[in-house]
Amino acid sequence: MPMSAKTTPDSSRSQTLDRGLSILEFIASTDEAPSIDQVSEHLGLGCSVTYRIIRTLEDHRLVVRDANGKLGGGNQLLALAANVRSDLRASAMPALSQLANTLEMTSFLVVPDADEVVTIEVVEPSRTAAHIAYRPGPRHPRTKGAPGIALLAADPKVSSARSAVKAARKVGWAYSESEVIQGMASVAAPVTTQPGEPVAAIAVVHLAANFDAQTVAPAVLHAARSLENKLSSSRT
Amino acid sequence: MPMSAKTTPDSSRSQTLDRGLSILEFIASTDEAPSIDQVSEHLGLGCSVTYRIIRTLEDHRLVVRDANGKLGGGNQLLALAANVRSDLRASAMPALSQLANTLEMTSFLVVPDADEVVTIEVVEPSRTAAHIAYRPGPRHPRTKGAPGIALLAADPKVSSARSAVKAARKVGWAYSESEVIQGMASVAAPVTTQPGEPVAAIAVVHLAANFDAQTVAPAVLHAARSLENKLSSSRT
DNA sequence: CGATTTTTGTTCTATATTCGGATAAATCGT
DNA sequence: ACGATTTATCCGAATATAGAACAAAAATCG
Repeated sequence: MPMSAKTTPDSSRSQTLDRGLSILEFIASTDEAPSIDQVSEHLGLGCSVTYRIIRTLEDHRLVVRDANGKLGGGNQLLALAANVRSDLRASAMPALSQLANTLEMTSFLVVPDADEVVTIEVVEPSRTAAHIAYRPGPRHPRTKGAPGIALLAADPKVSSARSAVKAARKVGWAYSESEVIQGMASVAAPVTTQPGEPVAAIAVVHLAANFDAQTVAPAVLHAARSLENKLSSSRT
Repeated sequence: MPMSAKTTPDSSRSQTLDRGLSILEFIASTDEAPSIDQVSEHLGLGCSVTYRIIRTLEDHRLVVRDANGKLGGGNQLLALAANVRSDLRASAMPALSQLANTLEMTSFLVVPDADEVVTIEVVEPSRTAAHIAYRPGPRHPRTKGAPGIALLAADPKVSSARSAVKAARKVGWAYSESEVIQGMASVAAPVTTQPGEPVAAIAVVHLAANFDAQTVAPAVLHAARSLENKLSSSRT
């Protein structure tokens, strides 16, 4: 019988848990609240399995069902996320706040994760009418966006031929435009406590139209230095 | 030693997923990064099970292991939490920011969840030297803390005899002191779009010592009204 | 420095848990 | 009211899992 490549029977991983987490990720990442049927279809699972998994997720308050039976992420997800990198995030808050309010731009903290970069903290300026809705969570390839470039440039193990990386090595900060979000420009600076091992990058984003990288770079660099100092002084 | 009920043989729930989520919650909520052995001991599971589950959690980047093999919450947890109640949280941001900076106190948004209340958004004042580190996620019984009281008071289905609830019904806001955190006082106001069905509460916290509830209450009420207006106008 | 204990990780098989299709109930649209 | 669509449950077969025994690595100690 034609056996299509279904699930990988890897006994070192848990099939049920893997499916459960995939369902959770699907539900949490979908803007339109999906129905149970849509979930089982999307993951290619029998509806029996899907029901059992979703009931379990509901028990843990990781998934909730609205009045129409549609599924969405549950409040418990916030509790799970609360302590993630909380030390680093808390340390970065003052620098990010000051940066955001000085430049009147959204500022954020990015860390390397596997071969990607992840935004783990965002601060929007207090008194700006319009700003981009942005939250911690998003991932990008390291080669996309100023924060990724900044992290690449600060890592001597990487020998990127990309001109943006070389440029960032020279000046200490990175610039990108329309790489992650169309029409947006970004400047980022790496945060390194031990030479050659960047732990994070601090960045700002703004509409590319009225954005002068040369002007904002010093402030971003200052914020990065400020965080570095705090991190080294809190070392035991 | 397992003294209480062991596993619940409920075929409508998934045992493996339940255990996996319990492990995830344990790891994410523990400040001291636990070892795999500590996890299996805490949950009373065989180490084989624990290993398989943790490997699967690692695959999904929900758990990471540091240099010493100790476990912590992974960055993907932030992605899962990013969209939780994002509409409501985004709508509340301006009111919370203004409130925080006007009163120079940490302000936060709380929603009912089952028989508890959960904090889903926090804004700290921009330029205050010291503030309480506070993040979305924590739960409390509805009867504890000003936000819970405010939500109880706004719900006509509840007929609480508690004096604090009666008082809150009269004035439209609730006060509590040292109920959730010793030495801290809080004022909260309910946010209701349809009469009798509070969707959230807006609150501020501050050291109980120099905190005058009568003074801050108007600002909190104003923020709650502001959010109500925004919510009703964005109704389709 | 080598022996011993502790911690970390893997292999194996009986069996309980899970899977998936068939079935029933509920809801909706016309 | 009736059929169509969606939501939810049941049950036997089979498979993924649990748990203990086993192996490796690392830390501890004499």
